[in-house]
Amino acid sequence: MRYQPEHKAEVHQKIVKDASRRVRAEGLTGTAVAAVMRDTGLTHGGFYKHFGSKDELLVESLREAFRDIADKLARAAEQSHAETPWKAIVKTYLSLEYCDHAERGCPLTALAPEMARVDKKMRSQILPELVNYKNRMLPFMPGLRTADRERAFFSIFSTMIGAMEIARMLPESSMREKVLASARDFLLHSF
Amino acid sequence: MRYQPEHKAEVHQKIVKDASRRVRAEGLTGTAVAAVMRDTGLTHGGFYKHFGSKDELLVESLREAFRDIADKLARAAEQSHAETPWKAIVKTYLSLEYCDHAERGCPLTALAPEMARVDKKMRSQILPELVNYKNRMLPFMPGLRTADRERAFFSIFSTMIGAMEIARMLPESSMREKVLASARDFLLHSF
DNA sequence: CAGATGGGATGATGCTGATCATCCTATAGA
DNA sequence: TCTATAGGATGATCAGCATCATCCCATCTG
Repeated sequence: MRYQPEHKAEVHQKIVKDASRRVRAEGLTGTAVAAVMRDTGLTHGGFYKHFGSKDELLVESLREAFRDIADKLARAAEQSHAETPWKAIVKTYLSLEYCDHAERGCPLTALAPEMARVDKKMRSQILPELVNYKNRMLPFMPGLRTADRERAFFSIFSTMIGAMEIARMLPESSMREKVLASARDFLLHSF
Repeated sequence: MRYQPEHKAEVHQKIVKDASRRVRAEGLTGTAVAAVMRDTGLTHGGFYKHFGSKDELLVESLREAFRDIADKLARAAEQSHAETPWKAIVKTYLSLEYCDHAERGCPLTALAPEMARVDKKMRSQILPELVNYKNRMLPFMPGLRTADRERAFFSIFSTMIGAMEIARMLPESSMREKVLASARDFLLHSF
């Protein structure tokens, strides 16, 4: 074969990475195959050499998005020397930076309602990624027993997701920051 | 004219009501003009006798959705004899009933990320509806001063929105109920 | 250097959906 | 009963998009 054997895998991964950004920025429905391929510097035609269907790409791009944000949050938690890990996660998650750059943020804040609407098959492929995300965050959550930490995960992430989504609807940076700060204060004083 | 003068206004309102349901169930992008008209028992062609554009319908349907849920929550709060109004709102909002029927629920849980992505013009038309929703809920929120109640509104609704969205991604009713119950407990013990 | 191979490009195809011009028809009012 | 009128239906147009058949060409192998 003409290319290095890993070449195709690399291109595949680049498409997935680009799609994971575009999907968070434009939505599952708002993401066109041709646009993703253009992001990658290719044309739409070659797409089906890499993926069996658009849905296949969407699932892979969501997996990548979950991994991406979990990596970032885990890093923030691990680098939090002075404070509790979960507080570092809250501060990182609820930053203006992520508010203004949905494409780098959590796929839940960007896509949860859309993910709830995809067909059964796709939902069943997405669910494990959500579970995996939760399990990666669990060790950083407050609480002594696993069940406590699991409840903390759901409470903390529910609040962060909702606050981020409300903030993103607001036109002015100062209003967005007010909502984010309010959720930060609420969470940091609740556990 | 052949019809009662209020006939057109009635049909217009029926289209808006049907659209407000469909939009919450299928998303802004997922809602086709022809589908809404079919819901109303009409065909797609007459649509532009009632609305200048699809976006115009979307804005009106969102307004209707906000009014719809605000009415329901206000009623729940007012009928809460034994308990604090805001607790009645939390219990109503975070019910399996609303989880399984997005089309009757809060447009924020169903559409917040999509609303954050619509163009500036539409966003500026949606914002007042969000503000109005907040203001209608404010008197029921815990806290003495307005600023406290406003912070409570953002904290409580953020948590409810996020929890509902996570719950809606889950395939089994028992899992959904667990997430909803977790958020309910968290909120009811936090204020 | 020649030939084979597969990644990528070009260019259909067909569907869905928004928008709109035009036609149809029921009925208020004479 | 007759006519004007406007709400609603039909059908066309046009654009966006997923999917795929086919072609091209870079380069690895011999």
